[in-house]
Amino acid sequence: MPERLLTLEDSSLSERVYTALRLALLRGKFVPGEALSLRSLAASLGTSPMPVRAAVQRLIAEKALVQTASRAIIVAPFTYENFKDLMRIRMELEGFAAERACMSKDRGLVGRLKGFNQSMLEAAQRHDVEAALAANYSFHFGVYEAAGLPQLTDMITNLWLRAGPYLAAVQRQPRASEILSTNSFKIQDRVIEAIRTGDRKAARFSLAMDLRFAFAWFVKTYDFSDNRLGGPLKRDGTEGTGPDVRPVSRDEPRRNVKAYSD
Amino acid sequence: MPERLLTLEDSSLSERVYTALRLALLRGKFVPGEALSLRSLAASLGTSPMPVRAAVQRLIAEKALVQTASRAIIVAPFTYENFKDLMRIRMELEGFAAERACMSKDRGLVGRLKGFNQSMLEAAQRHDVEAALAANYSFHFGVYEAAGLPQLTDMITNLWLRAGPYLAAVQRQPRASEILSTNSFKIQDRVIEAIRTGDRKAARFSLAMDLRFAFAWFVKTYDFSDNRLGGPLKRDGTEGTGPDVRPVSRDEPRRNVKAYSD
DNA sequence: GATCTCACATCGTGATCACATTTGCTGTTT
DNA sequence: AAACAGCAAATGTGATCACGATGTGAGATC
Repeated sequence: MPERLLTLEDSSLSERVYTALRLALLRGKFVPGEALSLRSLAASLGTSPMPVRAAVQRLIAEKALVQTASRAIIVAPFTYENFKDLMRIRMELEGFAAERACMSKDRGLVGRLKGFNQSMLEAAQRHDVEAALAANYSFHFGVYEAAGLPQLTDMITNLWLRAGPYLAAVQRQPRASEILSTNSFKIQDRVIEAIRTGDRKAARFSLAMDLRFAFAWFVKTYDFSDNRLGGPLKRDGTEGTGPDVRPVSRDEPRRNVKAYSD
Repeated sequence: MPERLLTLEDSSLSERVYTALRLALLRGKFVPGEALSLRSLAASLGTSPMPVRAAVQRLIAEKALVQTASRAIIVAPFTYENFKDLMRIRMELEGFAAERACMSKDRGLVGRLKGFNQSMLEAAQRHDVEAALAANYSFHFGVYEAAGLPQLTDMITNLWLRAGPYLAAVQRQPRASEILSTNSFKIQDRVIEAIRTGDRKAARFSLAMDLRFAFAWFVKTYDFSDNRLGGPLKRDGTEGTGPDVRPVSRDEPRRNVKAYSD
C-alpha cells in the first residue's frame, strides 16, 4: 500500500503538526501530566515553533492538552474522576447516536457493521491488537455516522481523543484482545441486531453497555494512583518506546482543494 | 457596580481578544458567513495580528468560525439543517444534564433555580430582554452545573456559542420577551418541579421541550433563506449596530494565579 | 456591453526576534 | 542534612517581516 495521501486539511504545516501530535496522544506517546514545550516539539518535528504553537493551541481548545496557571503546556491529566465522567458522557452521546442509527435508511449499514465486528473478532483472535482496534474504530464510527448528525460525530471524535490514555492502554495490553474477542464482540453484535430490527432502546442500551464494560476493564487494568506522571499499566504493561514524535515532511506541495464541509 | 474584574484566564492578550470575539459572536455582531481578517480585526482591537490569530484559531477549533478551503476565515454559516441538528444534540445533552441534576445533593438548588426563573419572568414582563436572557442563562447553567459533570458543562457552553445567531436574534427581537414570559417560564417551572421531586424522566423531558419550543419560535422568526450573509430577522428586527469590536485594553498587569481547573 | 486579463492590494502562514516570567540548579546558610 | 537565596537557561507571548496564494477591480478585447 502506498504512502497514505494527504488529507484535504493537511495542506498546511500546522495541520500536519496537529495530526502528528494527535496521533502521538492517541498512541500514548505522551504521558498524562507531562510537560511539553513549543521549542523542543518544534525541534523534534523539524519546524519552527510557529506551527507547533497553532497545533498546540488547537489541542488545548480540544482539551487534549491543558495550560497551567504558569502558562506551561501539559498533557491533560488523567484522573479516575475525570475519566469516569468522560465515560458517562460518552455513554449518553454515543448511545444517542446508536439510537439514531436505527433510523438510518442505509441498506448496507448492517452488513458493513457485521463486517467490522467480524474483522475485530478475527484480529483479536490472532492477537493483532492494532488491527482489532482499527476494526473496532470502524464499527463504532460506522454507527455514529449512520446517525446522520455530522456535528455529533465531531463531538464524539473529540471525546475519543480525550480518552487517549485508554486507547493507548488497550494497545499496549496484549490481554486486551481477549476482552475484545469476547465481551465487545458479543455486545456489539447486540448493537447490530438492535439496529437491524430498529429497536432504538436496545441499541442505545447495548452500546452504552459496551462502553461500560470497557470502562470496567480499564479501571482494573490502569493504575490511576500514579497520577502525577499518568498511570502506567498495573501489570504486564510492555513499556512504550517513550514520548517522541516523528518529523513532519515540509516540502510537500502546498495546494488547496475545493470544498469545505460542515 | 465596579468594572468587572479580569477573569483568571483573561491574563493574556490572546484570551482577552478571544473573550471579545466570543462576545461579539454571541451578540450577533457578526453575520454568519461573513469574512473576517486577522489584520483588520487586530486593527479594530488595537493589537498586533498575533493574539488575534490565536483567538481565531481557538474559535475555529470550537467551530464558531470556519476556515474555507482557500484559507479565508468566515463566521460559521448558519443553515436550517445545521441549527436543527445542533438543537437535537442540545436536547439530548442538556436533557441529560437535567436528569443528573435530579440527583444533586445541593439543598439550595431548587430555590436558586426558582429565583432565576422568577427574575426572568419579571425582566421579560418589563421588556428588558437583556436581563431576561441573563436570568435565563443563569437558570440553565444552574441546572447544568448541578449535574456535577464539569466537562458536560463545557460541552454545553460550546453548543450555546455555536447557536450564537439564535441568542442574538432573541436579543434583537422585542417580541421574544413574550415567549420567555409565557412558554419558557412555565416549562422551566416544570423542570424545577421535576428536579424538586427527583423525577428524572420529567426533568429531561421538560428541559428538552423548552429547547423544542425555543427552536420552533426561532424557525418562525429567522429567515434562513438569506443564508449567504446570514439570515436577518423576518420582520420587526431592529437592525444591530453592525459588526464591530471594541478595543482591548492592553496595559493590564500580566499576573498569574494559582490553580487551573479540569 | 459583456468578458477576459493582468496588476495590485490583501490574505493566512511561517520564521525570527525581543521580552517578561518561570523553572531548575548551585552554592550558601541555618 | 534541609531550607533558602540567587542566577542562568528555558518558556510562552507578542510583534514584525517575508512569501506565496487569493481576491478584486480597472482597462483592454471581442
